[in-house]
Amino acid sequence: MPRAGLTPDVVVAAAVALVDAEGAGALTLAALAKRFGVALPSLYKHVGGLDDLHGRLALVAARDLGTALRKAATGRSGRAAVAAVARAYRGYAQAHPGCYDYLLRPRPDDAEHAAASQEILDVLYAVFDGYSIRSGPPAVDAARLVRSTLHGFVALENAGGFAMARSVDRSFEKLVDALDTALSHWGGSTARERVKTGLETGDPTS
Amino acid sequence: MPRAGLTPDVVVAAAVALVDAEGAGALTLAALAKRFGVALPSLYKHVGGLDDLHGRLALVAARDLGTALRKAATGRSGRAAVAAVARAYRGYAQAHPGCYDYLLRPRPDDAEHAAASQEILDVLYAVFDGYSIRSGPPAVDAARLVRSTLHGFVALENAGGFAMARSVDRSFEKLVDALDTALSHWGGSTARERVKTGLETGDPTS
DNA sequence: AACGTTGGCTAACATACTTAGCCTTTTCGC
DNA sequence: GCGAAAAGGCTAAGTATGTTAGCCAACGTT
Repeated sequence: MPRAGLTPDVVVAAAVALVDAEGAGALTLAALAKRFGVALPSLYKHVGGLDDLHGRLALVAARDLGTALRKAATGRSGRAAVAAVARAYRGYAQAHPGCYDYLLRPRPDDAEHAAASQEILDVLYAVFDGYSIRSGPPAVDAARLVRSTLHGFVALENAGGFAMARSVDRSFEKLVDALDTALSHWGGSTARERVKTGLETGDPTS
Repeated sequence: MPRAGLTPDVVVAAAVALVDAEGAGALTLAALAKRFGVALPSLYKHVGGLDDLHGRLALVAARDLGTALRKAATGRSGRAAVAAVARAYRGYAQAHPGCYDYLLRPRPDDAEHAAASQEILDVLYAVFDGYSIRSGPPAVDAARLVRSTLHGFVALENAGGFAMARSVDRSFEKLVDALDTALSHWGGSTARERVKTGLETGDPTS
């Protein structure tokens, strides 16, 4: 019985390739074992099981996404930074749809995943600096907005949720515009004092 | 062997209760059968199998969410409408976290699910009317933004993605503000003429 | 009351994850 | 080199789940 040269990293890499090619639901230990030409239980010498593998994928996704965002934001600020980060985010989700699906399903109490998530947050905070949104609750709110918007878009896109006959790329560019607009108005009392009749959207004297 | 009084609707209702109580991953035919005190294969007299059941949950989620959004938008416009719809969206996702998870996983070519999704879109379009965003590409872009933002927020919230010590409710209110701001600026040349650093695409010929 | 439909059931099978335990290969200390 | 230990393959067996096939009782209709 010759050795197959498996390591945890090799197994995880194959899992990444599998989920990106066939979707997160296609990840089974049986399929992985077949790809390596080994018996299914042999995989347990390298990963702790299916849950462990899921957690490793979540970690890979968080790290790779963080790296991509960091690169995109390097040397840019303001709208250019937001646009670059947003496109990098979507680009990662498009290039690794299966992997991305595991991003939000880390192992419980996974410190490494938490660190990778923090890295993503740090990039966003750095970008907000260009909008004069410094740390504190406003920055947390802004980060939650940006993450929500980007995650929602790519989740809907990957799920086939954009069926209308309209360029998804253009819609995404509009979304980037909207994020820039929102962040530009972050500090100011944007829409708060315009609440009166419920009909009046007001005229935003930008 | 006395009859258990099962119907497709009863089975689906139990599935809804199960996933909302224990998460989408807890839905198994075995668990459902146990709840009814019947043997597992008996369920096949009422639903086509697990995939069929998933599709039915997706339909329930789309319909219930659409109804909730429609109610929320009734008699409101502008920011008040956006705020009400957003809170209703989040409220549904919080009240039915398991069911919500199936929203984006309809059966292939499910016309009923498509109709329910259209109902949701129609509510958004009606809201956009208050921002003078009429039908056409701008409305599609706006709908995609709002859906993305709301879906992303509740997905992150339900996944436990908001770990920072900051009120999630307040962040959500800020998100509503941001949506209102973005929609208020929708027609205007918001960030379009700021193309100069050479990093933007600067090609919004929508 | 008979009959057909409906809705239960058991049996059997397929797939997948996991654990236990064996055995060969490789590695490493001496 | 050599031998022990560790590592990495294997089979076997058990558990959980979904699915299909086919049987039989309960129910409704005539």
